[in-house]
Amino acid sequence: MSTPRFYVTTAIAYPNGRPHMGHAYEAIATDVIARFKRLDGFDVRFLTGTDEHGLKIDQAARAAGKAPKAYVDEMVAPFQALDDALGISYSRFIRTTDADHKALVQALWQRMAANGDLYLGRYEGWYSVRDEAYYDEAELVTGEDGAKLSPQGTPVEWTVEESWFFRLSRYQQPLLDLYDSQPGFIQPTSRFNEMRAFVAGGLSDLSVSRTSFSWGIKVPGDERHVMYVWLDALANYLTGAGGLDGEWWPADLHVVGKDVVRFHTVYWPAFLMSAGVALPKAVFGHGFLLNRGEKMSKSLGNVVDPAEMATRFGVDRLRWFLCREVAFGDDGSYSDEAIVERTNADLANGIGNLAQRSLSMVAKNLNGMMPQRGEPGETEVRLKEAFLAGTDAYFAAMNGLALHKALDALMGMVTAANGYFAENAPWALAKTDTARMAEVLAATLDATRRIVLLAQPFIPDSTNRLLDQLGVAADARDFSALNSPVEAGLELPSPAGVFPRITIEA
RNA sequence: GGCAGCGUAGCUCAGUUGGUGAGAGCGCCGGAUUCAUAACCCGGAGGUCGGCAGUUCAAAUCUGCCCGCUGCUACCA
Repeated sequence: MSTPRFYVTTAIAYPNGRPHMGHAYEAIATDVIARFKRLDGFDVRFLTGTDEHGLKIDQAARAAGKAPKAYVDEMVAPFQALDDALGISYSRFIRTTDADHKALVQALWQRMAANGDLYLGRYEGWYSVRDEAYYDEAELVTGEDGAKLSPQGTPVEWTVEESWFFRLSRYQQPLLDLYDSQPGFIQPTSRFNEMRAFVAGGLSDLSVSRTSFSWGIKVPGDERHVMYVWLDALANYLTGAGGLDGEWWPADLHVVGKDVVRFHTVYWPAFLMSAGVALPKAVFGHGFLLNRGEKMSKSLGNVVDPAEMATRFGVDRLRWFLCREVAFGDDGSYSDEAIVERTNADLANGIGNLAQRSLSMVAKNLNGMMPQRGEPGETEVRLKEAFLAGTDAYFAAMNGLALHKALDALMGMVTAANGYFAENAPWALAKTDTARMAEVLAATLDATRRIVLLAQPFIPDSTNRLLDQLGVAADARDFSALNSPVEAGLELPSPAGVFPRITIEA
């Protein structure tokens, strides 16, 4: 039997500025999914990276007095560094300036052209020379003298530019059929409904090339044009899969921000249908993170650097908070206080304390030797039942991408384990019945082991250290080992707290 | 403007097809305890379930209207 595969991606980031919390959030959430799948026995490919072409980069590079490629080389570094700092277990960090990607996009274009879906036309719109950008009528503002101005207040003029078009209109019905036959294609449901309504409302053909700038991938056979950045960008998922007929395609899941759901669930499948390439199985649109309930913006001065946050709180605390406190798919809010409160409650008081209180008793009373479990009594049976239910809930939530619910289930198991411990009071048994004490400690340690195993996707570094302390062998840490307790008699290292409580400096 | 969704304890939220006295976690208060990271365990604290009206023997859960918020979409030109 071959190992099942799972190919998951984040959207690729546009590096015209510093990475922000949104990038960190998407990378972390997707990493959690990737790690979960690996632990669950899948062969996982995890793609993330940067989207480096387009007008904005071109302009920014010019403003910086640099060649576009030199400019993006500089700008991309912090994105990859952030991923590395956050423990993102990507298989490849793809850049749309990579050679194999350029070749793939051109091949994709040719397939779409061969299918008769690309034609030369004219793109008309309000164009600002100063911004080098087209604006929709609705975006324009009216100046004092009644003249039309761009949102930046620059003059615009009605401009006609030659452009290649994609026959998106041809794919309205196929897309509706896709949605109806595969409701899970767009998640969560609210996004599904929005996109279905959008497509049902009619689709116009899409301009997919530009002649007004050159920083992009050339249109095959018509080098005056560069391709529309979204066609270029979306195709990264194919490049990362190994090509048009790549071994990893189709993707099992694209994790993207809610603002780009349309590109991924309308344009992307239409492009693929046109090229005769299989479609991804699902697109999940996550929400945005708000700083104390407010949108992050430079003018509000509330933009935070995720790398700085990770340094200040610890990577695992940040990962835990984002997955636990924010319902995956909804917008979420964060603040220093909320992070401290949440992680102290769950990690320090919860998982960390559970491990520490049981391990320290083993160290002090049993010479650090893993005790033997006894015949299960009533409290052991209750503990086991709670863990079976909790584990089921955890897996159901994870497989449904309800990351926050999975952690809720996990914390329920922590509560059950702490309850079991308090109920049996091994510290009292130490004076009256050391054999029973050893059994209680053994049961608690195994409960802790299960909790920590399941917590691995979320807090990989901390759980590794905890599993070391719990005597769990390196090859007994995936989910197939859930029911394999540590052998009695094993000598455990002396315990050390993994999640010290933290306080906010006033 | 149209479509969709939301508004439940201080905070974040659960609440199947209407029916045990409205829930969980965190925070807070009290108790107990001392193995542990002033942690854990137990108990409590009472929120007009956005507002008004209606349907019903019975509504947080159905209907209408209103207020507030969000998303998608359209338009005013």
